[in-house]
Amino acid sequence: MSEDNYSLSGRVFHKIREDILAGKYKTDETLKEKTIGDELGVSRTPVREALRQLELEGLVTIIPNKGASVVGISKQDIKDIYEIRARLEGLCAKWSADHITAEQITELEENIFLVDFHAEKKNYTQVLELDNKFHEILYEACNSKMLKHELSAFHHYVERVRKITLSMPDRVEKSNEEHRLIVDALKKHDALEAERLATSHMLNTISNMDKFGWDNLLEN
Amino acid sequence: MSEDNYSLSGRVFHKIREDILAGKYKTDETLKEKTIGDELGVSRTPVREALRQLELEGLVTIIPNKGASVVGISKQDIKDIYEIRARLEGLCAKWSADHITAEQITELEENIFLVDFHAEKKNYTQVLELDNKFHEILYEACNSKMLKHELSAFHHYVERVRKITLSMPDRVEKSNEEHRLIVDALKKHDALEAERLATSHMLNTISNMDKFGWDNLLEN
DNA sequence: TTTTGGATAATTGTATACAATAATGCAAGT
DNA sequence: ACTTGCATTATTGTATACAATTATCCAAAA
Repeated sequence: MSEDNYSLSGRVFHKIREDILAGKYKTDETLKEKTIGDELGVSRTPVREALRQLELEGLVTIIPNKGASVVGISKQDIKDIYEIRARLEGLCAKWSADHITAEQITELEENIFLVDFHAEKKNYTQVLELDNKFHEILYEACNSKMLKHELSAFHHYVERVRKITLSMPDRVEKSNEEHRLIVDALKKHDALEAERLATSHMLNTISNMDKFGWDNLLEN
Repeated sequence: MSEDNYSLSGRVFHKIREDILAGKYKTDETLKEKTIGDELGVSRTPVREALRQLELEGLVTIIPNKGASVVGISKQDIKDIYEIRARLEGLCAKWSADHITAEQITELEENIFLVDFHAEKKNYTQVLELDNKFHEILYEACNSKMLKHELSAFHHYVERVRKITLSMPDRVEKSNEEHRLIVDALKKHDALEAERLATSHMLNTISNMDKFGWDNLLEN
């Protein structure tokens, strides 16, 4: 499912996922097909399809003949995801160093410039979007369909976490500085350095969360 | 979707995935809902659900109003997957070193013993099943829902590759020896050594494929 | 021969009907 | 008051109907 898929069933899928990640449904809350369908003005069919896709993403558990319920995401789960991403973003940067094009480097540099611009204005919605874009350029640059697929999924999964971290004191500036160092390494095609920096970039996000608190994110 | 989910829609999902991975459908071949449904003796509904799940797994592409087609897996894709797995299996072994229970270690040791037994008899079906089991015990032992989820998905994805590598000359024996070393490290709770060994275990699989040829696996 | 238009068929998208299963509530018995 | 059993309701599972979209084919024109 590409992100710019605006079919009805695609919209339902994204909407329910968004609602889950936004905390609209509590952990273990059952998701009734008819209820959600009525809410979104569609029949059960697209809702069912969406719920089954969400199960595959791990956001929902389905027990046959009983229905779907929301899988909770704990603080430990998020830490684990960032540890996983640390390794995979590292791999991505390593491969990107060998495959990145001049155009992509230009895009990354423009991205860094724009983040500076919007961070100053505390326009965090824009910053989040640019952060998305930065990483997606890298996912493309690594030249691996499989790695891109995995990282994109994770990236989406933790969007809510990223929204919060990026609004924490100084984090946008630090993050953008880390981005700049990664791009410098990529320009020099220094694969190992790029990998090291990208890995740190992820681990720093967790350090930042540890420092400034998880309180506004989770109940558990 | 747990593996022991025997609901009809679950069965359809697993069946289509199996057929794709077994090469029943060629790359870019379109998968028609009605055709598959008739073949499996079900209506389009469960087939549609399955196809949408398979899209999320990356095995299928769906273009709205046009339908689903099989995504090809190239040699490079497989190499990439093993590079990704190398890092994640390494992480898994690292975490397992701290969390593994005595029972799990016993299970792993029994597994190694049984692989020796069945390898001698060239009973490769059994060996593949035991290899599945070995890794799944580790996925459980690492104590991370997220990592387990990811690794299980990949593991399934390359089942066909593993089936082939395990039937190559001496590979079962070498693989089992690598398993033994990993378990030894886990028994000593030596996280770094376990990580190093698990990573190598994956990379060795690729070396093995490079040495003995990809010819009987792929067309591209 | 090649191309184009449009009718026809095939296929997907969604809603709904019905069947199977699970949850709920309530009355009867202890 | 507290179970237990059964009828009722709610919910999911699957099939089917119909609408919307796309693919195919063939005749007519260039």
